Amino acid sequence: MPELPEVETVRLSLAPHLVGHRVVKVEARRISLREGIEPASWRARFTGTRILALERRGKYLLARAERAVALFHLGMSGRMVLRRPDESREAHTHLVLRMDHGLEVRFVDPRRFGVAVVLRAEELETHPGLGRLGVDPLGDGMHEALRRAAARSRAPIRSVLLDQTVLAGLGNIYANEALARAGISPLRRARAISSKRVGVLAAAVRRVLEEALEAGGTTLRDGGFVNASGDGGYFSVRLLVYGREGEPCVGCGAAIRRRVLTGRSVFYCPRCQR
DNA sequence: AAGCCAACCTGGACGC
DNA sequence: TGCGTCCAGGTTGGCT
Repeated sequence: MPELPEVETVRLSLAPHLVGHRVVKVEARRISLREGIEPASWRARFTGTRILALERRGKYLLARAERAVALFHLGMSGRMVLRRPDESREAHTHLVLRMDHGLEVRFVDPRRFGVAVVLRAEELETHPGLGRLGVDPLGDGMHEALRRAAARSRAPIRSVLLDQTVLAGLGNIYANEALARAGISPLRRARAISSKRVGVLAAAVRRVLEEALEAGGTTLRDGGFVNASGDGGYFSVRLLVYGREGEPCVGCGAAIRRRVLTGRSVFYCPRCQR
């Protein structure tokens, strides 16, 4: 579900209800996510604490509190929603934080690929995954990071875009969309692409992420992604290739093609993308 | 040693 | 209605 624009959308919609507020009650179910929820440590470290900041690193969300830090990853199907306590809890609600303003922040994740752990601040940098993230594609240095990684890699360029140790936050939708906007085939070997075209790709990555963020993210027909208020984003209407197999390319009319590359779909226009 | 692949889960869409 | 198949926004660990 969630790539950088979706996670950032969640962060922005959640922040006003978290930052500066106190957690008055923690309800946590012991359940194995990618990293299991430990109810006892959640209660001990988070009950009564005040949230100081809500940050994003790649696709991770990080809630800094007075004595601990909560680390979240939404995996494929994770949501964080804000609800009144009397509103019914949807299936697969694994964690509920009751805030001092009376609303609940609920972490819901049917497929359980997500992460919801409490750490001490000094444990953050050694956290596997979080500690190895590459540069933020919306920040400085992303052109250079992508150029370096592409020049080194014999893999298809799509694999480089998905490598979180290079750019932190791209996923399959926006990797495909950036390649479409740059006119580059997802199958092309990274180091066979000229430095100039990699620069075009870097610009396309940034543009597509910014536009998606402005649209509040991408919600596919299954309605999987929602922000903290439960609303979907509307970037799906601007997708050029993702999920459009067989439909005409917006640029040239040729049928969009789908192939499976390292286990995941790539969508591209065989005429516009080389 | 980089890069492929299966595995981790549940649910929705689709065909019969 | 139901049942089987395929597919999914991510990451990891094991293999070659």
